Amino acid sequence: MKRFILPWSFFARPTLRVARELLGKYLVRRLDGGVYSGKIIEVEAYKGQEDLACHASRGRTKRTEVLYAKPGTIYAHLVYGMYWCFNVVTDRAEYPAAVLIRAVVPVEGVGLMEKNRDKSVSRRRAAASPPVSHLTNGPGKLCMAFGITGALHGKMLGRDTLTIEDRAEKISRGSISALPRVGVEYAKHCAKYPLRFQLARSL
DNA sequence: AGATGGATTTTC
DNA sequence: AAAATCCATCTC
Repeated sequence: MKRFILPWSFFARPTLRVARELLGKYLVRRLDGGVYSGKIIEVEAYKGQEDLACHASRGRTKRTEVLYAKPGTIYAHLVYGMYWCFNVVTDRAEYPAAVLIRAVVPVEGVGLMEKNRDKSVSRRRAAASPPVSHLTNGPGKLCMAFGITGALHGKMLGRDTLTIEDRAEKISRGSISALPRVGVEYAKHCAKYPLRFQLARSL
């Protein structure tokens, strides 16, 4: 199969375009000698200080500094005190924008993902492992499964840690749905923008 | 439906 | 210093 790692320049383009084109690409994680991969099926775009749902809407702070970094930089943040969310910085340096990876379909390393999920905070008292279809179908879940934490925050995507690959799968325009983003009701009018993109019939 | 749990940000 | 908020997930 033909595959190549997305170059830095892929992310150095308008955020909405990057978001849409990330659908159908493969998130590839290398950790402790293991390889994990998954097909990206849902993303959200966060764009600029005027986007009230973007962390940078409150200005440039210690936490949001990374959003102003070079495209292709990893922005990892904690939500609800428990879960990591993985974003890739887009557009150009000094302009705060990123794409949040919300869901992938597990491909390689499923056994490792299950192990990582069982170790995670919220599963300490769990009775059973979730089915494969629920392993990485949320932003916090995929970070648990892929072992993505704040340790990657601020680093560039890289071959030996975390990359996104193009495996030459054709995604037709008609298979992409645009929906409002999740959990951003506080963002007033911005909450209605259809900045969440997902591959139809893949959830 | 209710509990979780910590960093960031805002308010006093 | 304290309170409010938050791009979610889990069990029941």
